[in-house]
Amino acid sequence: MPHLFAIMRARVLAALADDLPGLAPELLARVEVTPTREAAHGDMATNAAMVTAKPAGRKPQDIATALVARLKDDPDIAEASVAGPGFVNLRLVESTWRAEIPAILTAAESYGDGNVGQGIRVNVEYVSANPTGPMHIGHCRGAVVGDALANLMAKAGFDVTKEYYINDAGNQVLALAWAAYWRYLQAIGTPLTEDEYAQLVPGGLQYRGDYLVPVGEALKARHGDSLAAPGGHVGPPEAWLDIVRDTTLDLMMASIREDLELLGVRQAVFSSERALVAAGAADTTIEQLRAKNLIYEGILEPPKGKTPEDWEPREQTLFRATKFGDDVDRPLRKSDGSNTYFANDIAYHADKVRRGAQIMIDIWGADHGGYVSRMKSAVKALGDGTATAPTLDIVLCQIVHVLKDGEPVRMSKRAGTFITLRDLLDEVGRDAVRFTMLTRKSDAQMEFDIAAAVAQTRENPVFYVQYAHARCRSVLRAASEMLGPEATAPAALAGVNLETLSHEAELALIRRLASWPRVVESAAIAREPHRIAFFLYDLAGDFHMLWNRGRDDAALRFLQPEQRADTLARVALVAATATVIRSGLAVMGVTPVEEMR
RNA sequence: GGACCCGUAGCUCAGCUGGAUAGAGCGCUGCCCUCCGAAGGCAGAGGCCGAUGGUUCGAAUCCAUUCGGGUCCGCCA
Repeated sequence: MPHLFAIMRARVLAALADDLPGLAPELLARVEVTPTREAAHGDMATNAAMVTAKPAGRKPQDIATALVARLKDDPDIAEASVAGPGFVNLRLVESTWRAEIPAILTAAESYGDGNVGQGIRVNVEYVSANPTGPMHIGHCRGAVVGDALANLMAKAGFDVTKEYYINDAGNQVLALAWAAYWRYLQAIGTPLTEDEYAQLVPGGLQYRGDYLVPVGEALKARHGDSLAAPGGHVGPPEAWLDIVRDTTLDLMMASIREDLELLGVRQAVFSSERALVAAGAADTTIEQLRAKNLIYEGILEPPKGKTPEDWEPREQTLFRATKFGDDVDRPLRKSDGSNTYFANDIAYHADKVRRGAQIMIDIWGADHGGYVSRMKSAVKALGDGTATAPTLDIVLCQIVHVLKDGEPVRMSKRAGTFITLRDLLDEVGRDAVRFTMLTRKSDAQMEFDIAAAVAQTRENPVFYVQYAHARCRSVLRAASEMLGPEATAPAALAGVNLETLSHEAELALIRRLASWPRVVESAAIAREPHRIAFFLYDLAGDFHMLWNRGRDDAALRFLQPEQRADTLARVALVAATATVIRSGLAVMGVTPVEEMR
């Protein structure tokens, strides 16, 4: 069902068509009906007259006046007027606003579900941390933003798949296997020192973290000392490398999945890069692009201003990314003929398309910013150039600086001071982590102050929103005792007379509740889940204000023992508020609380 | 040298894809609990939206130039 703003927009368009038939659809698409910023301007405003004035060859005020004349007869519109340069301001009759309350109570948390998505298949890929260690704070923002965005898109009517791409191919996985083998040798009691072992490792020993100790133990438990040469020495890699690598990857991914679970993130699909490589997907994709004449052998210019020391011209297999808006053509095969990571990545996106994705959304860290245009051009190249071709959106999450006791927490794997996701969750809790990560738009850098995230004050939006919900629930519990559970069940409340809800603070709250579906819609289209957090904060503010009025004047409290009808109407409003808060928190993946402790 | 992101109140940030007099929290000033809904609320001060040009009915928002801060820059992943 279309929401109130969409309904009114349709009526504005109908009124407009009466006056000015045959306007171009592109023009009509620019007509919007939005909430007004100033209460003095009414409830909603439309720019219809201003965007159509020039093509229609008439003054905006004239068109607006004609619109007003037609809209005045609408039973839902109490007042329509021309304002400023040609706005049409609308004030709806109060009962139309109030009618949203039963709509909310009937729909429950599905209130706000929309259909702008039209069932389009969207693949949201996020986290995709390399399986070389536990998740750390650097992964956290992308995980939360991706998960909330996926929920948001689903709520807006898209058919969403949540996905994780496992980077389990390439050299870093071999380095991981060697590091795990080191822990294995320790587990079986090798006489080798760390330095002696490091000498034997191609590329040196990386990944020295403790988290591989259990992996070494697991390898010992499964294989005894059979993976090592006699005496606890390094055996020939052919004899152990595959086994150690596979076991280590499994255990690392299991650990990452536990971290994700703790964060409340559940992805439906885990795609393996190694599986794609084994299937020859990159080669297939390169041939596909070659058939479109987008592949050639060539030599790239060195980057200007910062030529690497060891730079020398080399012939590589290049993709004509510049044809699709990238700055330079990009290598798909190295000079030695092997495929680049980029080639695998194109193959991976082609695979998502093959599995049905119409819109792909990748959530990346800011350090991959330089990668955006080449990936987008690759996806364009894979498509047929039509409007229905699969698209790729990339949401970049800027860096998060973690503050503890006012001091920045330095992240350094080498120094062993990096905070794991688990540490953060232990300290702050899942709900506060998720909410706080969504209180900035993702392309702005953010400071995450651990103390602020757990503070129980208004400056902490997590607390403020949770507190509003807890207060709602507290009222509802008391109402249930006072009036009986039957009378205060949502279905019963949906049928009560709401005409006594006429105070400005009550109507303001109702208007806020009614704007929720529109927020879902616009945030989904903009791919900006942080808007949900800000909406909830504003909503909580409206509710706290109303609550506070009851504190100043007992006659304005929600529960009035002597006035059953008034009380039921107010309880219905409170129940609707709690419902919308839950609906919003569900998108964010945050648990609503029943009471503050 | 180039690409991308950010620049809005003293501080931390919103600003719904070009709309009306630019908003919130913190901090600051002044109010609101002998008891009942104060981990909260009300009111006030505080702005050249980094700068300069441009586009048009209209710009914090779009374009160009420029100044600060950040990320990144053949074959690593």
